[in-house]
Amino acid sequence: MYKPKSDEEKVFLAEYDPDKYEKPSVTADIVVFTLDAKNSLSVLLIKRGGYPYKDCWAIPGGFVEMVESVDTAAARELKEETGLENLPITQIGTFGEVDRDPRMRVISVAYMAFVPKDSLCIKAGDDARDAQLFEVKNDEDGLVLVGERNVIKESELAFDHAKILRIALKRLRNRIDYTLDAFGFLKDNSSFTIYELKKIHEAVKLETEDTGNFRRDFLKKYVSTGLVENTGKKSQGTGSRAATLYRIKDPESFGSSEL
Amino acid sequence: MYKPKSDEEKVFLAEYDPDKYEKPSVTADIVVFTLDAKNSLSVLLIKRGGYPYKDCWAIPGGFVEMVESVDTAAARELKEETGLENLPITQIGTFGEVDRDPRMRVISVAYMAFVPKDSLCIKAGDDARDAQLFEVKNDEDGLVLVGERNVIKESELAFDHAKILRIALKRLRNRIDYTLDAFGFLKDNSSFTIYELKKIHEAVKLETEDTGNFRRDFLKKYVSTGLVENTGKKSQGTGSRAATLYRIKDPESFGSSEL
DNA sequence: GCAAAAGTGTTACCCGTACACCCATGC
DNA sequence: GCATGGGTGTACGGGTAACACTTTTGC
Repeated sequence: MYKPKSDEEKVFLAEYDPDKYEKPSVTADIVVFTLDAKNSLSVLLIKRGGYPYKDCWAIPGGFVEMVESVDTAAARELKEETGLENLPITQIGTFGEVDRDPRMRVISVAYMAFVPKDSLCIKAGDDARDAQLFEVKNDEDGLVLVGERNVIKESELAFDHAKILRIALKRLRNRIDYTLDAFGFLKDNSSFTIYELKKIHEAVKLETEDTGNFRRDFLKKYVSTGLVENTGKKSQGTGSRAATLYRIKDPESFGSSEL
Repeated sequence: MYKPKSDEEKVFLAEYDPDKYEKPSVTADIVVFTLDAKNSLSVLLIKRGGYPYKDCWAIPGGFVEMVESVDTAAARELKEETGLENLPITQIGTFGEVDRDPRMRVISVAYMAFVPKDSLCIKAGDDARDAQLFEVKNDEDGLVLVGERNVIKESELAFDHAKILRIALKRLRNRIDYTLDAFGFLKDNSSFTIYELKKIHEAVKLETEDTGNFRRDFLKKYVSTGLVENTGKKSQGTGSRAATLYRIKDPESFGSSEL
């Protein structure tokens, strides 16, 4: 907490006029990634109900309020859209072009979050909610977003959200190797198999990993460092050999920390 | 440019009231790195002339105006402080805690820039300008900034600028290996030696590089890829063997691009 | 000659990759 | 049995790190 150092300064602060200059609006937008039923990387989009870009799909977000930090605003938006709280969120950049929004000057701070598989109960065609998961694909000239019954190109997204989404994807693909982001996609981080984590890596990077190498990597990077531990239990009923179940040792300290 | 799709939308936009909600102020702050005479990594700080944090050292910055993008505001601040234009700038994060600034709600978007050695003509003790270079050092509990005749700890910086500076440093140290950031420190990117570039890497990473290995790296990463080319000339008057001079092939396209 | 930097060569080791192979489980 | 995934072994190759050594220039 800041303490003024003189009476003069107290007077200055008391009489300061915050409205001397015109100000922009600021939003916090959050790119929510998850894995869909087919283990493909998906993103949550909402259909805009009002102008501008009415009926366009957009990244969820909203205005930052005066009583909350920007990070808090992003977390609040995440909760409003998904019902999920206390997930680590990662800032990916701020977008501040003058004409981003036709209503007025809006600067957006973008974040991303990773949501456990199947934790979003958004049904296909559940149009009442106007929120939907889209599988993220690539074609020659950009992203393609594949919903249950609709396919859209990145250029159809509202505002500059195509740009935001592209940057989020790039960041995720970079970060997956040296952060704990991948664990955010796990259904249950206190009981998971190496195979599940491998599927997450494959979905994000869009390439298959070698089973043996991934296993050794996992043991070295996470288990031998004490971040993850063997539960002593085995999976069952999977239609194949029982696998060792692992858990994250200290879920509390599991922010968006780096290795 | 956005085009309304209906008359109804035109009316909506025309009648939209941007001042429905209270808004924060937004600043663009820029961390300016350079190498000092001793080839140590240094940062430009300015001494605050007014309240709050009067007489404290701070990262240069200023309010984003309504007619400029946030990136443009950062570039403008860079020019105002250093006189330098058209340098690549890199966004490093947005800082949006509620109480960052005792005057009012201020959200700061932080950038960093790299400035050629000796291009800043800030003399030590030139107090009229209130701007000074500080060598960046580390001690047990954080950054130490060493000026020509004063030494300050990170905790003495204004606002949350210690945090911003720490993040900038971290980013720079990561980025130096896979971006072209290092070239920004060169006095003349159309005539430089491998040794000069090596000194830059050493200043940033605070560790010495092996001559032979650095050389081979340089040739492989930059020369054989066509980013940098041999000028055919040799350095002279250095007190040691003449070195090959290299130049960046296409300085125009030399943004903060990644390799 | 000496110091400082330029430039070349060589070697040892680590690590990523690829691939082969056996094990366990459920259908 | 067969498909699927779990788990182990191993061998090759490339790249990095470490270091030795020669060359050139200015003082």
